[in-house]
Amino acid sequence: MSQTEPKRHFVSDIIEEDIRNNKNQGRVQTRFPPEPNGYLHIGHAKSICLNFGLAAQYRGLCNLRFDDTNPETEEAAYVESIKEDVRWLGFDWEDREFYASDYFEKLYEFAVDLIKKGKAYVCDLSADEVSEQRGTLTQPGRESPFRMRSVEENLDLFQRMRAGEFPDGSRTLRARIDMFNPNLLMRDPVLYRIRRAHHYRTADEWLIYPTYDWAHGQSDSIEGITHSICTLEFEVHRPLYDWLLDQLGIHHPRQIEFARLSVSHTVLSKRKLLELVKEGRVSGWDDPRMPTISGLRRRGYTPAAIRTFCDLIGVAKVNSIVDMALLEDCIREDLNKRVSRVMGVLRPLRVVIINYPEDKTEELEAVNNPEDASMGTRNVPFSRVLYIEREDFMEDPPKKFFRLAPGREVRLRYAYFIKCVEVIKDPRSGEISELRCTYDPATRGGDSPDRRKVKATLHWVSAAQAVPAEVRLYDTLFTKRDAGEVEEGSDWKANLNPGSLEALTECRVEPSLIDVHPGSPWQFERLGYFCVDTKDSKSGHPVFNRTVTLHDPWANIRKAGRENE
RNA sequence: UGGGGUGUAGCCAAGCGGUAAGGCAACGGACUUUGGAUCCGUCAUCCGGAGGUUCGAAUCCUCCCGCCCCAGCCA
Repeated sequence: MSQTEPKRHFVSDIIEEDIRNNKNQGRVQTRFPPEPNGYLHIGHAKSICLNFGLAAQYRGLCNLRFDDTNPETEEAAYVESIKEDVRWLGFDWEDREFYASDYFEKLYEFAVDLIKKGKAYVCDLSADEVSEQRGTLTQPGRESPFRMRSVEENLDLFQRMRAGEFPDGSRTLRARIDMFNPNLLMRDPVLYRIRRAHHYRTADEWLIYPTYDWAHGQSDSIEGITHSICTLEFEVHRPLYDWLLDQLGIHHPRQIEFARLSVSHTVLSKRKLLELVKEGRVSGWDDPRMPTISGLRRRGYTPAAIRTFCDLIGVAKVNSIVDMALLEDCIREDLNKRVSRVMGVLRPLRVVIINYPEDKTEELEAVNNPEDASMGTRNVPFSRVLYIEREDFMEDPPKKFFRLAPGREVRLRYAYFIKCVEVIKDPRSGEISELRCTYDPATRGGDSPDRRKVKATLHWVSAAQAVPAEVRLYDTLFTKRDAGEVEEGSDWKANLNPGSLEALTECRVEPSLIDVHPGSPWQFERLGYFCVDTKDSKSGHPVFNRTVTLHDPWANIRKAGRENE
């Protein structure tokens, strides 16, 4: 859990004001109301942290309620994934697991009450007709010819809608509000539709289903929610929810709207994420590139890092795009303190230490975590033939390249100083195939007794003992900061990053990693944080997902083209 | 265009009439057996714009401009 004080923002201000005025006897109850039609993503995490966080902060309660009023898109499997993700994030709804579908009977009774009060009517218009008669932004709507039906007729028709006497889509129950209202949502909105669809929970019990606008506010009311926190797009619905609650004369939660989260270089829309999954653009909802909770988990993100992120981004009413860099900073900070360092070479370059005995192998002591001495040390084998990172050698280095080059001396982490004396190339391709180096036996462990300095320390593995591994490197899913910003006429997927996944299969990691636990986090020195893949990793052949890189000034220098300054 | 919101640094975001918090990013520097971590420093004379009220305005008033949401029997 984040150690910082709960952040203050306009929502907490409102709640505190209500407590001060003894509204709801000072009680605070919120809810997280997902629709089980997809997996949760980082945007939902913001809402979860907000709702559960506020409840905890004001000694209240937070319910988990599934808003399952649309049988056509919802599935039990999604319910399970949502529960798993909320739990994993560290929140507990105890016995308050609710479903709007459990309220269908009650909602039906409310509708009957509304009809009896003359505030709702059965309308025989088709969907197209309703749409056409609603008017436009600037023109008022027209009243339905069925608007003035008697209470008795409405009651009879509504009961028969439920009984299945009418075909799908032939009739609706509508609120009788005001077809001239400048707010389109107040122009006699549909409350019930006839839909012969199988619901994952109520099965075929119902033929009519409440719309979200009808179900949501009343569900909150039934649960005694005091503060109904939702995203900005529902602000224009608030007058409708208020109207409905007032007509019914039931408990009236206070709705507060905040800006939904957007993160740079990705999309946070269940519809779009579903499309990526269905089209095979990613391997699934839990693809490590996905901004879903399950994707982030598989990528190596921790609940604590996600919670910290949600705390840092704040809560406001302006739509904004938070930089992915903030999320990355949160996971780095969390992992830095508690993850073991190891060495792994992603793109191996063979190095032969020509003055090191052919048959010798020694064990060198390496620190597991310089941030935490209690994590101890381990031994890594060293021998005549090693692998270093291809990127750590340049034949003709620019001014700011500190690593290995011909004639130059560097340190191998926890091992020896080595100096490059010869570059061997493949005669055919011209590619560097091997480096010949000498080592200084006096620098064992990496110290130089004569205090001479080297400008770089490289990670390495001993060729004979190294474990082959696969490492998956990820880049952002989209190339543009605002992933949704596409040219007129082109698909929203136009900005998909074709290079978002790079699988390296020739990697070599130190022998201590031969049998790592799926899901376990590691820092590969100088490279980043990696997480053992939970699906594809096997004992003897580990698969690592790069969670995030380490801060890399050299990469910045290259990106800015300043390597010779 | 009618209605509802909202504009503070490259990105988030405090601020609620008394003279612009904090984080991320970036850039310097110290330290360093990770170009990591850590530390120290720089980064808005100015708050979408123009007027006005006031001793005093990002905060109040007026007008203007930009952006977001609403015309599903989706949520």
